[in-house]
Amino acid sequence: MRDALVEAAFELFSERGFEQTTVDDIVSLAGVGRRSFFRYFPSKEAVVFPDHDGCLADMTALLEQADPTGDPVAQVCDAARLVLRMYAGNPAFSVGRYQLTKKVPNLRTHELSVVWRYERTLASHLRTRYAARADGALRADVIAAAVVAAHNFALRAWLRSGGEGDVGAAVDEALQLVIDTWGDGAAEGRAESQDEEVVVMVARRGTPMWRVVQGVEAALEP
Amino acid sequence: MRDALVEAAFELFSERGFEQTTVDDIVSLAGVGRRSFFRYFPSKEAVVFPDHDGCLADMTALLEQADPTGDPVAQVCDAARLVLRMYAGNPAFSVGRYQLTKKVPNLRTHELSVVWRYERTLASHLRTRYAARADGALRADVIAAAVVAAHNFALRAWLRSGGEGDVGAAVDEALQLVIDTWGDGAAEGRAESQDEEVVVMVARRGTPMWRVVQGVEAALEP
DNA sequence: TCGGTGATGGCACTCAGTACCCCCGATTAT
DNA sequence: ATAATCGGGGGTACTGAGTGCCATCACCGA
Repeated sequence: MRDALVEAAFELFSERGFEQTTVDDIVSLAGVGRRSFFRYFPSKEAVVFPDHDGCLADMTALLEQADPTGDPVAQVCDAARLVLRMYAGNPAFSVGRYQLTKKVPNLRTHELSVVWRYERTLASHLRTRYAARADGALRADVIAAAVVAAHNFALRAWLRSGGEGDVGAAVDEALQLVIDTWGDGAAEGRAESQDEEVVVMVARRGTPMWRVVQGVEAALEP
Repeated sequence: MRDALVEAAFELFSERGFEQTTVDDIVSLAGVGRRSFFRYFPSKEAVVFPDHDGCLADMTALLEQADPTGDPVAQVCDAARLVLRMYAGNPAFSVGRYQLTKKVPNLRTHELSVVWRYERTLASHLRTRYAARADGALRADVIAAAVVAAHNFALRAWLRSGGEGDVGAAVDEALQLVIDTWGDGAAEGRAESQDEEVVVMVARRGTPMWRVVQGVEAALEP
């Protein structure tokens, strides 16, 4: 029934546009009563994002059972990849929805509120994990925003391309920037353990990159 | 006339709530015709954010005349402080609006779209400034999101407190985290001696790993 | 067969937002 | 001075989203 409504809605939306389609049009095409539409979707916009409620629940569950000793940034990145998998699972549907949200302001706004819920979920997880830090809440909000931005950057590029190429790899690459910057692996905020302010790394030209990184890492985070 | 509508709206909103107030109530209290309300505000929600259009224009102007050689991260932080000044200029109004948006989902969503426009403006500026970088667009989006998140973190704390304390200092402190992480000043790491057999990489303790790697790469593989 | 329950359809209503037309006052051309 | 024009505001009627209420129907246990 939900599926029938979604299918009918997208058929009409792609044919004559979102605003030119009334709820009555949708329900008459789906063969159900108008009242039932609003039983399944709180608004006309919500029918465009039918699977995000479940995905948000999945994300919450994933973060709740996350390892309390692992890198929290990596964990929220994994949570973000959950959303990506949902998009990548239905490329045609995702691309069609992107075309729609791109030009209908109302849908763009609604998408923002959907994304906002994801972001708050990520931030909430980070806040508990960073509770010990003085600036924990701020870091949590900033990192959550960065993760969402990186995820959406790669996702949107893929959607713009019509669903071609490897989204997973693109998102991994984008998220890597955030992990490198904020994750446990990044050298930051550990100056108090040593009294030296400067680290000098000496390498012969031609040294393999991994060996250089190894040396720098060892020096920066003892 | 705009002001009269805004004043009447807030009087009714704070008295009986947003959803319990109709546009007819507002216009009859303001003593103007219903049609005129929609001449000044595109929707009932928009009357709650009457000054953001002008602020967005100010932000755009500020970024357009920004020094093309300055630190772009510092520039977008300055742009964000523009928004802060608007909030801090009317503490009572801002706090009242915060109380409203906190509990009315419709207003929260509308606020998201307002914030989104700011974020896209910042990102747009960063994109042009980072055009030379391979990951420029990604960095622009991530940094813009981080700036907005940091700004909103401090702003919301101040609004929650009822407008007590120094917002300016709180926002500066929050934005400093972003500047330290992404700004030019964070690029204290530099690699030298291109002609020698040996590369010396100097990094301040706390420098993000990716930035160190970037410097080393530039020196090792010219 | 009967009573209860949950899902659905139908009807009527409120209210946001819009299209269209009117009014009125000010400015300007004749 | 009078008429024409024009722009800001008012009024009316309409569409369509979203809601409350009740009738209906299928299903199910007793």
